[in-house]
Amino acid sequence: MVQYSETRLDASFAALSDATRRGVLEQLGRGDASITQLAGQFRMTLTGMKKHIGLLERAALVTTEKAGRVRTCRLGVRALEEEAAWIGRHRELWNARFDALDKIVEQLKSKEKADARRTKR
Amino acid sequence: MVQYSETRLDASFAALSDATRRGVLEQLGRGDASITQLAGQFRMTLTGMKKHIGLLERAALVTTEKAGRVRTCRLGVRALEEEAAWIGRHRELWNARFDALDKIVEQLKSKEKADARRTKR
DNA sequence: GCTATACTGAACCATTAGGTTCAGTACGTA
DNA sequence: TACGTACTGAACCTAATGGTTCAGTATAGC
Repeated sequence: MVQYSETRLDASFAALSDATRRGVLEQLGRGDASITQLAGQFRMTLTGMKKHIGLLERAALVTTEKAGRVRTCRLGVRALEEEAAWIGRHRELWNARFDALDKIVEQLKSKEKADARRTKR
Repeated sequence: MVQYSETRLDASFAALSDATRRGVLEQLGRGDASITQLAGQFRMTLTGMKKHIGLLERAALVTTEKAGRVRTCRLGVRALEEEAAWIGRHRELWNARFDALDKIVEQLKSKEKADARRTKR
């Protein structure tokens, strides 16, 4: 059975909970970028953007590399694998449960109709 | 095109970023539960659990209903649909990008080999 | 009606998030 | 070597988290 690292999931879902950071991920999906570029694009100070990048990095959703003065940010290689897995696993379980509930509701409904017919007579 | 509510995603990813709340969701997947039951199971005060439930409710991941003294919690009906959609959409985009990068790397590699052969002569 | 149960709300505490400013440090280039 | 660019780090601010305790309020059951 797959073992999910709780803290890793904590960090990455937290990272995804901010619109700016989701935007950054979207942007990095279109190509690597420096911190200055990202800061400019999201109208934010360098320092502010660096904090966001720090969180994304901690969650292993992006990696960075410094060449000269410039730190280049790119998507993490296994970005969103575990997160998708967690959500997928639970959706399956829950959908199964919702289906079961639907069936019960259906049964109740048809039973109701039957009862109604019986009382009419 | 589907319009994603930014704040809804904010709330639900934030809700998922805590191991206790993920546990609660898992538990509710197995059946409805009262706040007292959940608090007992996760070794927490009623008040503490109620806060978690509040966050999950705000994210529309669970719904609650009070009957008499007891508030019963159950999974939200469309739980995790949007979240899965967001992650899914981005994984597709990113995988496409990673594939493209792979190709480029491949091309560089074969070019390198060709160059090596050429210099040997 | 009394009592125990189940929740609710306010107040508090420590930590973190999401920003800022300001003062460096390090690197590229003229 | 001097200057501008790109980042880094510390310090600060406000708001939110993740908990707690304590003091209600409402309801089920004897």
